[in-house]
Amino acid sequence: MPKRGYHHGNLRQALVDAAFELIETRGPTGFTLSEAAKQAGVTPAAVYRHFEGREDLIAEAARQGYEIFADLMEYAFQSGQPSALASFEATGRAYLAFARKYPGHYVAMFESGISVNRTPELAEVAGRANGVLERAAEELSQHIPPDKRPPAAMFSAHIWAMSHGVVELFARGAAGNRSPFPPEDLLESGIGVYLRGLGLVPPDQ
Amino acid sequence: MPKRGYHHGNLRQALVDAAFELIETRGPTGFTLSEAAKQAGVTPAAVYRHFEGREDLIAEAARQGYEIFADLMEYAFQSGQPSALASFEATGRAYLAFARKYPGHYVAMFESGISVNRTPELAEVAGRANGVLERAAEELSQHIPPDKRPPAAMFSAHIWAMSHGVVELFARGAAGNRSPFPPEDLLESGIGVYLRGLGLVPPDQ
DNA sequence: TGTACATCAGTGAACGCGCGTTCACTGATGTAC
DNA sequence: TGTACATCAGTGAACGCGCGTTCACTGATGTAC
Repeated sequence: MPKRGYHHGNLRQALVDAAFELIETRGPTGFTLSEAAKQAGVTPAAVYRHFEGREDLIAEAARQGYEIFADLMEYAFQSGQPSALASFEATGRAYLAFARKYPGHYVAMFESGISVNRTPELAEVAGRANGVLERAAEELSQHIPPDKRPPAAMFSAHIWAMSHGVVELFARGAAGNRSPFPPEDLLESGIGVYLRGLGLVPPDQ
Repeated sequence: MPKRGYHHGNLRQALVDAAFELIETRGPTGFTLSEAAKQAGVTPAAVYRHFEGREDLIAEAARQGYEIFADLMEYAFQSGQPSALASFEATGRAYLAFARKYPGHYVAMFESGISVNRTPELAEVAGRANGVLERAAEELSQHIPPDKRPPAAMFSAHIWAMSHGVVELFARGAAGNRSPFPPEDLLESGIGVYLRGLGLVPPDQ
C-alpha cells in the first residue's frame, strides 16, 4: 500500500506503470515524461529524482518487460518438459501470449526504438529471454540426424522471426492489418509446418 | 529537371523524397514537417500547398512505397514463372530485398504508425502487394493434395510473417538485434524448411 | 510580338502548445541522542 | 518519550526549443487578346 501525502511512497514504479499504460493506449510515440508524471500524480520535475530522463524511463520499462518475458519463456519451456518438441512449441506460443497480455511492455521492448544494448542490465535480460528459445531449439535439434541438422541458433531465429511477424502484422495494429485467421492459429500452424519441414513431426496430421 | 527560382517546379515530390531521407536516417519519429520543408529548400508553410498536413505527407510516402513494393513483388512473381515454387520463393526474397533497397519507404509503410486504411488509394495498393503473394501461394497450393491443402491465404500469411520478422529483428535496428546469420540466408532457409513441411520440396537437401 | 491580367506557389512573420530539463526551495520522514 | 537535526523526495516557476499550423502577402508564371 503506497503512502499518501507529500512523499509518494513508490514513485519510481508508479512512473514505469504509467509509461506502460501510456504506451499501450497511445503507442510508443504517445508517451511523454510530463504525462507520465501527471498520471502518477506528480510534477514532471519529480521524475528526475528517479530517472536520468525520458529515455532512461523507457529503458527501465523495457527491462521490466524483458524480465517478465524471460520468466514466461522459461516457464513455458519447463511446462513442456521432458518433451523437447512440447517445450519448443510452448515457447513459441508464449511469445504471442506475452504480446497479448502485456501490450505496453511489448511495445516498450520492440517498438519504442530503444536499443537492447543501451545498458548491460537490459542486454543481459534480453539475452536471457533469447537463451531460453535457443536452448529449446538445441534440445530439439538432438532429434535430427547430425548430418542434416541445422544450427540451433538458426531455427530458433526462424521461430522468433515468425512469432514476431505474426504479432506485428496480425495481432497488433488498429484495423488494417487484420488477418483472416486468429493469430494464435496462424502461429501454431506455421510452427507446425516448419517443424514438419525439419522432420520433427510426422508428415501426416 | 526541376526549375529554379521562386517556383520550385516539383515541390510535392521533393517533399516526399525529403521524407524518405529523413525517415531513413532518423527513424519514423525523426521526421518533421519543418525539416522536410527545409531540406526541400522551402518554407514550412509551403508544404500546405501540396499536403493537408504532416500525416498526409507520410501517407503519400507510404503509398509510393507500396506502389514500388507491389511492382517489385509482381516482377519477382513473373520472374519465377512458370514454376509455382520458384515464383513463390522469389516473392519471399523480394520482400527482404525491398526493405534493404528502400529503407525509407519500408519504414514509412511499416513503422510510421499510419494505417493502411487511411485512404482508399493506400488500402488499394497495399492490397495489390498482398495479392501477389496470395496468388503465388494459391498457385503453389495446387501441388498439394486437396484433402491436406491448407488455405492459400494462410501460408501466404506465414511467409509474410516470417519475412517481416526477419527484417524487423535481424535486418534493421542499430547494433543490438544482430543475427549470427545473414538475413538473406536466414529467410531463404526458413522458407525452405517451411516449404518442405508443406511437402512441396523433397525432404532431402 | 507586346500588354494586361488572373492564377496560385511560395514567403515570412506570428501563434499557441507541450515538450524535456534546470533550479532554488520546502516540508515530510527517519534517526541520533 | 521527546527534541534537534540531517536527509532527500517532491514543488513550482521558469527556460529555450522546435513543432505544426494560420494568415495576409507577393511576385513568378501562363494565358487571352
